[in-house]
Amino acid sequence: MVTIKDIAKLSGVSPATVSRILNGHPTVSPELRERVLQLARELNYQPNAVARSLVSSRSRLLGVVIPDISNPFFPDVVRAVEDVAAQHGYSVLLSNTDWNLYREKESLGILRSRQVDGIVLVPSQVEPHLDWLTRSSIPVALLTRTNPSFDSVETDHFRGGYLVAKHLVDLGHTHMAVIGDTCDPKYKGFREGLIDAQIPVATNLYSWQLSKNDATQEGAYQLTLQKMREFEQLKQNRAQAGGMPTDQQLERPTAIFAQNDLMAIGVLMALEELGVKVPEEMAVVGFDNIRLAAAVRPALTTVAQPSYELGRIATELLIERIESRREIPPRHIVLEPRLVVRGSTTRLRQQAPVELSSREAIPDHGSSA
Amino acid sequence: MVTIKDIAKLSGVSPATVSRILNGHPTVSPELRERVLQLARELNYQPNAVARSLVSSRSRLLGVVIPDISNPFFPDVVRAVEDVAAQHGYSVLLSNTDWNLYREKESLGILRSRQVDGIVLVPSQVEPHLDWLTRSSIPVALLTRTNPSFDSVETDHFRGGYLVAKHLVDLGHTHMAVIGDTCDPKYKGFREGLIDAQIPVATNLYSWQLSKNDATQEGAYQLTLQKMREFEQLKQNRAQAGGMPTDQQLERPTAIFAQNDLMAIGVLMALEELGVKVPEEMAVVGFDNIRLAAAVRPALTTVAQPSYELGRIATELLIERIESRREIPPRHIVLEPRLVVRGSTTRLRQQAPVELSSREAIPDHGSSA
DNA sequence: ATGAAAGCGCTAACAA
DNA sequence: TTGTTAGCGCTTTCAT
Repeated sequence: MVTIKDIAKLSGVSPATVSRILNGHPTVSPELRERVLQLARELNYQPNAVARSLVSSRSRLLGVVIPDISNPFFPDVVRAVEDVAAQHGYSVLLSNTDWNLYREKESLGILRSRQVDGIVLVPSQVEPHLDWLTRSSIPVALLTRTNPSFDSVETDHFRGGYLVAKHLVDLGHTHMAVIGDTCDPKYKGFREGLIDAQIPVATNLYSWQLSKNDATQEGAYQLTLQKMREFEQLKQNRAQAGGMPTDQQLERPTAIFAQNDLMAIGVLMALEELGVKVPEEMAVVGFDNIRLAAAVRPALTTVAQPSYELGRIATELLIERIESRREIPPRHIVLEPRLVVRGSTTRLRQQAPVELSSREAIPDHGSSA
Repeated sequence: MVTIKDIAKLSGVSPATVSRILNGHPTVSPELRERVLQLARELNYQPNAVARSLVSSRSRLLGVVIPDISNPFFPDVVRAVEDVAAQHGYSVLLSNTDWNLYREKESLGILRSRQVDGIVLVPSQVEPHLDWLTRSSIPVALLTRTNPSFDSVETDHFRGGYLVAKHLVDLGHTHMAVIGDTCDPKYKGFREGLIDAQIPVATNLYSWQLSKNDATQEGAYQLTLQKMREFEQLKQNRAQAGGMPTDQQLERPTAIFAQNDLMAIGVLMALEELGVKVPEEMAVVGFDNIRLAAAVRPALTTVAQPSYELGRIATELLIERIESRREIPPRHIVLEPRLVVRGSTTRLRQQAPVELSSREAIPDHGSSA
């Protein structure tokens, strides 16, 4: 390996001078500069970033910690991080956690030992390692989640959920199911939307819970199969009982809201298998607006998150913080979600929707993407 | 930052001893070991990987250079690289080149200056920076492309193309178009397959070339629109000329083979817009078998590449080379492609296929996915 | 304008 | 078994 010493020796100057020249220090004679630069080029010299990091205690390395790059939501995020990082002369260390808090902690530890200058973190759980992060004093930008102590960038999931609720209510739906984690703000927003529309959530909103590990396309597929069969069973039981009074609680939902597109696609597949027509018999809504959402048939109504934007902004905040000498108070950026109406939702036919006239506008012109 | 010195001072031993303890060196008294380890834990000490790299001249860093993580083929590859790397105690530096030779060179330079121990490279062009790579003496594993000087892992694209040709011929197709780069082995395999089936490629195989920059979903979409309109125009001209003799050369193809799934989806979209029915009027075949391929309607017949496997094997070869003290001659792994028959191809109806009987087997039981 | 020297945090000879 | 010393490649005072 060619080092600064080699160049120094061969050009008859001191290593210090070579260093100054390579770093564009102004106080060197032009002739020397030329000679040394020429030599460096000839020797195909490349500075050793490791040595540089050691002395400067700045690595120009950024860590990106995400749940899983195979999940179609993240490639765009990571791409944005890398783009912005590269623009500013940083390289990117990538780490997957599989939504596992232990692995997240481990990754953060490795990044710290590698002296990264900053970390873009998509926390795998609601409560990440805040104390640890704070103590480590590495600048951090949180993505899709927020916390008073750090910069954060997210879309307004609460509002996203609210938009979905409004959309479905406008289409005449009154009984709906949610698949995923009920602590998620998008669920809370959804609930709020129903309440605002006078839907009795206690009876008309089903929570089809899924453990963290099963929050996948496959998990949603299985869960939908199971739940739909339960309703089928119920119907038969009632028929056998000879037309017992219809229990409101047990009405089959006419719409399913899954917490991400991948899970919504699992729902779609289950319904297809069961012969339940989408959107006529069941509306399905996802979240994220990944590419797949537009490609599946019926195309998925969903809430768009600007994934590249999220990554870009987070990285910009992070680098600004790294390179600023002043203390910057944490900033919290919230991006607006956007409802993308496609073929997986339509006006409910079976029962006449209440107040049809006042709601007509949405489904017809609300389509985008 | 807590250093080895701090621990040494506080525990009253020398830095060397602390280092030995932290590295599990056997020649230390158990009592000391316990005391020092305890202290290190209390101080939340974490070794400085940069300093370590400098002295050991091993960074335990792997570079991954790919065209674009947003392209759905690569996340699985990268995921595999990261998984294997992590298993062996390596971290991963990610870099996107956008199929740009200049950026590829730049990325490789940065990785070298960062002293990565090895590089997994998906070359953006047919001819990558072989000389540069050889001179730099960094272990490299090539992905999806091969070269005598380096380890390489790829699926047999030639054979993949051949399989597609065979499949289409078996379905009775005689006029086909290829979208992409004619230098690609999968195109050559396709051609070979047609020749073996006695199809006169000079007249019956159209090459719809696309420049590197346009080799995208959008590019394929535009190209298909254009080409199909040309055929339409031709037909009208012939009609005007009063049923002139049918020129073999100008027969509209009944099948299109795109060089990857994204482009095939572009073709699908164009055909949908033009009202050309797939698969009845036009068969479409892609390559890669990304998730989207199964989700679009009609679902895409394609050639599956085991992307995770590719990444896994490449990384294993790479790490083996890094950690071996002996010289290892370059290894070249070729994985078998697998034809996945879905809804976008079907038996041609219009004209009776030649030798129907002998070909019947494939389309009926060849379905997989 | 240039050189000498010290040191970033760690490891590894060599001594003791 | 432990400590002393040197040095990885580079930058940065402090002299000159």
